[in-house]
Amino acid sequence: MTRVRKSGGKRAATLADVGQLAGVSAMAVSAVLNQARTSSRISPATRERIRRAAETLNYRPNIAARALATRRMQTIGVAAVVEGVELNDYFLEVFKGVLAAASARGQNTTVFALHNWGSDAARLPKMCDGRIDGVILVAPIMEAGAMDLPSHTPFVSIHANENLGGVPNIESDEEQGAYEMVRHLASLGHRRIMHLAGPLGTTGRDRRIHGYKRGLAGARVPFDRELLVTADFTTATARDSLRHWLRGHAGHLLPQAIFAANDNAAIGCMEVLAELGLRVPDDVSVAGFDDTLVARIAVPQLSSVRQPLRAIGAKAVEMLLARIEHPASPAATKARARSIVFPVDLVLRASVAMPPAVDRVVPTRR
Amino acid sequence: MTRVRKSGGKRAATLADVGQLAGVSAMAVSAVLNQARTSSRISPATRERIRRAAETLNYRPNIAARALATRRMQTIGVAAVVEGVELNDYFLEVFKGVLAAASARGQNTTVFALHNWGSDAARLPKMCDGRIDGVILVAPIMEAGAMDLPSHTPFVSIHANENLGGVPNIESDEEQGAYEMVRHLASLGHRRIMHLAGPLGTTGRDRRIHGYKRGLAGARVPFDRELLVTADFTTATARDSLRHWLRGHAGHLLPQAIFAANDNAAIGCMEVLAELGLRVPDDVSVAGFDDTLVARIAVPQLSSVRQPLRAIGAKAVEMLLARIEHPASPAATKARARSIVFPVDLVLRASVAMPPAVDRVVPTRR
DNA sequence: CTGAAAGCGCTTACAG
DNA sequence: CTGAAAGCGCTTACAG
Repeated sequence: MTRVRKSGGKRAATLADVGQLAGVSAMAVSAVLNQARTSSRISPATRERIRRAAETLNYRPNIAARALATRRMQTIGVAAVVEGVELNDYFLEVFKGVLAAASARGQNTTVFALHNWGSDAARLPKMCDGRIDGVILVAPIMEAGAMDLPSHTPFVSIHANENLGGVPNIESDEEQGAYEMVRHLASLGHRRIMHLAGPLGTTGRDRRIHGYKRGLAGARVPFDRELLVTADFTTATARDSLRHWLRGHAGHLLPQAIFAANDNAAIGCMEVLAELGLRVPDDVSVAGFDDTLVARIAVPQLSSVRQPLRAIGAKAVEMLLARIEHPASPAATKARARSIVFPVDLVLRASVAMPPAVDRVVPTRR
Repeated sequence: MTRVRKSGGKRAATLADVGQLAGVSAMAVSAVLNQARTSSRISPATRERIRRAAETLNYRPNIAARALATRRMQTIGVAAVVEGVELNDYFLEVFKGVLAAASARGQNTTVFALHNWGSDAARLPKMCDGRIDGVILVAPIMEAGAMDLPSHTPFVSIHANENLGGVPNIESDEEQGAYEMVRHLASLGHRRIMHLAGPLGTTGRDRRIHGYKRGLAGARVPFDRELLVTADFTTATARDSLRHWLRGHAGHLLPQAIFAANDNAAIGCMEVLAELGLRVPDDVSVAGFDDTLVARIAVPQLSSVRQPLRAIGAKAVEMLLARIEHPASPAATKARARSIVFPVDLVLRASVAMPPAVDRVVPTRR
């Protein structure tokens, strides 16, 4: 029943239009254009005629219609907090990995921008309404029980703050990264190594602290409580925290090195040191974490711990597609929800050097 | 004809399911849940019953089905080149503006990542297949005739390199920005102001050069050909171009200030100056363009020309939605395709100061 | 092996 | 004013 399109419509051509022009059914067009198994029964000549008709009419399949029939949108969602000015490069790197992998698999990517995980996570179920086939959670900070993710939508998380039941997580070996950076600093002769730690209640903080302590122990440097300072992952807070610490330690020995929770925090440290006329790395070495763009832009360039963010993003797509294409029972799903841990690398740049020959003292300033 | 769902399916509830539970037709459910005008005829009690049934079944409308019926996906596409490491912050800022505005209007945003405009622009028509209602082109570099954008899909461009027939463009007053920065430098006493210009064949380059020249003229500083150097919008090329220039001008007078095509290029300049032991701004002032994140991270912080990138992204969404919601004839569309120009601001930071009292000479180095 | 028919889940125009 | 029916454009199971 090849219906004729309503008049006046500048609307896109449909399968039926193509079929009409080629003198075959819409089904035959679908089979040929999708290279379905069934297309083999159609003669080469007819196939060519169909192709030409599609070309002539500039036919594009209507994805919404296809999605309704196949229950697949060929689209994955990425949920992330993109507002915080400072998370830019972390997110963008992961996102590029996602985009590249999704595109290679013919999948579209739509972004769900959250303001913060606490309140906006409740919006996630709304997004699982058939416009995406699965969702990647980027650095979610939420409790496993805080919300129930719709069971008909597959999820994968990256750097999740805690284990979300049934959601496989992809992360990197932050503990080892912190360990190696501290060992490196110690190998250069540093003994007073400050760690400007991430915010309380995050695994990112805990693991880096773990690695920091293990690194100190490995180098036979006693752990000094005074040198473990809590900040967070932003430049502003790092600046404040370090300023506050220095004010409270005027006249005391200055740390020889500062290992910050991430690159943004390290930048904050460099700014504070510059204010005091202290030079990096001559007076104090500074190291960061993540090896984001800012590490290369900083002057001097920042030593950091590289996480393979693009590869992590790409891996998330692979795992998500596997779950979309081979849905399993809830039990099996849970069993498969293993985490994947990527290795990290030390990236050494100019911000780290040997400690000064003469011990420095925290300058006194109003 | 309220059909009973196939057994075993853990699939999402449909309108029919909700209707069945509430004892009404699917249509009634649709009317109530969408707050259609027709819902007014349904009694408050029934409405409440429907709402409760939807809640119980955790009903979510299937967007693909709705899209098929309404011909609207409630989704806009953003096409951009995100691969170039250096364009990060420009894109991300625009993108944030798009996300926020789209979200506020209940629209989803999907990203089409292109490798480069030259070859990948051909993929654009494929994307206009019913999964998006319109497309925002971010910084497209292509010729108006190079490809015909599908006429049934509305487009809006941001910082388009040339006028794309029928596509309204949103940009900022780059010429004025360059002018003001040069006037500012001149007001501090700078006379030898180098401009490290963007790549040939881009309007971004031409406009900044225009503003640069107008600024010089306004300050009665004669234009010196030697001080107009072609680079591009990346740190690496800026570095190479400036190095090359300095090598060719050993022993000559050093520029007192360098106004770079953008922030990334300015960073490259600062790196080269640092290599030679020259200090910013004591020996040479440096200014950028865009006021991206790197401007605030640079040491010293970079003076720059701020473009309201978020506002530009948001405006693009507004204009696109207007076109989606009120489609016009091709002729009217073309007439409406006016460009919008946002004003820019000078952002003054530590990288610019008065020129040194004594003229500097380009150091000689192997 | 083939093609007409049913169905995906929604909305809207239209007959009662 | 109301509700049953048609239709959006595609795919797939199924009767010939």
